Amino acid sequence: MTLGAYLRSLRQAKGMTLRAVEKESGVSNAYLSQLENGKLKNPSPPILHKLSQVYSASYQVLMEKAGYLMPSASPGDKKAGSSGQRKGHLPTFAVEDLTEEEEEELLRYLAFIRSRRE
Amino acid sequence: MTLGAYLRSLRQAKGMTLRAVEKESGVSNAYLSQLENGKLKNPSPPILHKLSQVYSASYQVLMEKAGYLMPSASPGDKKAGSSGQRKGHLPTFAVEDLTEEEEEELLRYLAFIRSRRE
DNA sequence: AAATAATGCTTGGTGAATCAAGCGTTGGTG
DNA sequence: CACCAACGCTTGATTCACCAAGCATTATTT
Repeated sequence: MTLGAYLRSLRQAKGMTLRAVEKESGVSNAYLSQLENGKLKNPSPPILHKLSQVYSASYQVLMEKAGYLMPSASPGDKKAGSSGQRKGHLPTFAVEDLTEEEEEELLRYLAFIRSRRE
Repeated sequence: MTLGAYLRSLRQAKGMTLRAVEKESGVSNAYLSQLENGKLKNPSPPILHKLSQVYSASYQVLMEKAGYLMPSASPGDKKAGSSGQRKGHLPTFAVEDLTEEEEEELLRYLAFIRSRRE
């Protein structure tokens, strides 16, 4: 998944408009649009930081998706098993403002998509 | 210690000249000079990465000195909650073996359930 | 001592990141 | 239907990271 697509998902998950994000982050809606559409690929770390705050997302993950950091072998590092596909991928799911209700729903949905996988 | 001063220390510790670093890193000696003298303060992460390799230094530390990363802060940080009843809920979605594909799908689903909720 | 080379530095140019302003479209409201 | 606001997007303009070329000074050579 590209950085732009990821940013768009985050914004839509928050139900925010480009101009709303502009107002809260200080990043122009013009630039946000170009970013989300992949017309620009290298936002500066300060921009990513502002967006991570507005989206309640992980700055580290945004930095990784922008290609500025390696997929983070952080302190909680565990030896990657031989199991294959699943990547360690941080404490996971970079959205940090989930309600309990939402988390439960997501868990159920995750179970669903995993069960549907053969 | 400023980033420029730090870079100069690293180079001198290696006993290298600006042009030697240019040759090994691909970063122009002109730019290196400006960096070390503090005439420029925001080198891009890719530049810092190249320099960290030539100097056998830590990329993370360079990123910190450039102000792009908090001094080794792991995701246990405090954060000011925005509005609404979303609680910090720190561990957030403690499933640690998500594939990238799964995370994307969950994000899309989260956007969906949040948009359905008015 | 003249010539050559090496070092750190300055300067103009280029391209990309970022923004202010405006466009066309869509949706609501009287 | 007409109007108005809000949406996403495009388009110049500006700013700044980064480089190529050259300058000034200091070794190093012959």
